[in-house]
Amino acid sequence: MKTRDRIVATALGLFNEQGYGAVTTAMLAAQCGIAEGNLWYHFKTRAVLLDAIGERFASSIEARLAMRPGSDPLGDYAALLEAVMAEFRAFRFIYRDQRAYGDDAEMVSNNAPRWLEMTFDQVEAYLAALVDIGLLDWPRERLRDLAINSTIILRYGLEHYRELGEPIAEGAGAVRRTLRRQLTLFEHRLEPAAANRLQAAIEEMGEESLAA
Amino acid sequence: MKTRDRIVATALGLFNEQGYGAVTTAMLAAQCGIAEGNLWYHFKTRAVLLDAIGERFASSIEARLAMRPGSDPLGDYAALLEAVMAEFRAFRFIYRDQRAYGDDAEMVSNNAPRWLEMTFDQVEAYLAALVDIGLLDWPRERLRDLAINSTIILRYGLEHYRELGEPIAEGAGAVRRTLRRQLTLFEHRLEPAAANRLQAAIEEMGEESLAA
DNA sequence: ATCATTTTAGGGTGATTACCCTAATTCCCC
DNA sequence: GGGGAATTAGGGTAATCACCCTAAAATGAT
Repeated sequence: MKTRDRIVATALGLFNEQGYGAVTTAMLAAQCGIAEGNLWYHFKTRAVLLDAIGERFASSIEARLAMRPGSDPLGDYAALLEAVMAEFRAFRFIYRDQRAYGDDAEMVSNNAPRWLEMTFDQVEAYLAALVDIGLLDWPRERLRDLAINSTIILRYGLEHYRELGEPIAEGAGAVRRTLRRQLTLFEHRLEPAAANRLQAAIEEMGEESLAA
Repeated sequence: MKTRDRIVATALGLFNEQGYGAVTTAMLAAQCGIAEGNLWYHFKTRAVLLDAIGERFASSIEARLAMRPGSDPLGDYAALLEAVMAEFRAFRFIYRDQRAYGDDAEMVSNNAPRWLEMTFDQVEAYLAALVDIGLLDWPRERLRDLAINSTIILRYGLEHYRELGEPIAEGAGAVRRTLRRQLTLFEHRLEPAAANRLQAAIEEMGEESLAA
């Protein structure tokens, strides 16, 4: 892996774990195992590094937003959940620490509201597909609210569990708990076998893809 | 108002608006209209100031947790919503900026998980009261999940609207939007007149109590 | 081997910030 | 008026941090 990419990945990890404002450039260089001067060779300022992270984030979101429900709405919904949670987790400091980095990631702040709305659209489309094949019993005019509430639960699940004093480090299962929590919104209106299958899908999601 | 209390209230406001880490003692003194030395006269360190805020927070929570549903479950639920949101809003930096203040408010971190669990209990009890008098059609074994999901929506509503790019300043209506969002979880299972009454209650909540 | 790029080591700067210190002044209460 | 508490003004310290600078060394590609 090229040093520049390693810096970006390491910064992302540290910003997520420690909070953007708490990570010093000295700390970042040490974690990368490089001299601090080398960090400055690759990135002129912190803001430039943040831009690089923002670009990865944007790519991740755009790819995820391009997902569409296909011939297996249930499996597809599980796949969407997996992608959404992986992204929310991988880039959590971007949402959480917006005050700390202020205007330094303009591309992100300019697009975040739009991306969020599109996420509601996407989740709604997937839920609608479940309704259409009769696996979910939910009034069509209430799907938007369900999509929004689902997204909120997914978006804030990790923080919720942190506030509950539960471990959210990698491997601790916080992402799985979040996915299950989200399911409680409507599992009682899912066809029973479908509910079981979604639950099984959550259990089977790869540790690696979720950093659960 | 005594200067000490004024400092605490002003700090709370600034920490909420700007983020804990972004507020300098110079800024705080200026906003209070006092010399910085006077700030240090009243509080030896930032941590001591944070403790004072934490004590107010604890008092607010304990008082709110003491609320119980009475003879008007619907009106009581509205009152609970009002109290919960007022508190979540008034002390939002305490939840949000936990990483920034770290161990400096131990009393809060030691109790926050417990308070949150008790909040779930409380919301559940209020919802159960609605079920008991037939205003809410919800299976008893699913009330806990509804209480938790409701609390999550209330807890993160302001942040959600900020991420959506919607105004959350005082008077912008973000708290009302959060209350309404929460209602979408179960309003379709409320007796219609009850749903209308809850909605009306949200519209009538005092601007002052909600800093909506 | 040569050349360009990357990395190191080590010293540095300027800005920022929490908090200190001191003496004088003002305020408040009896 | 007296005494104690609160407030001011102004100067200061030490620590921290993003980023700079420079020359030498190391690496990678041809």
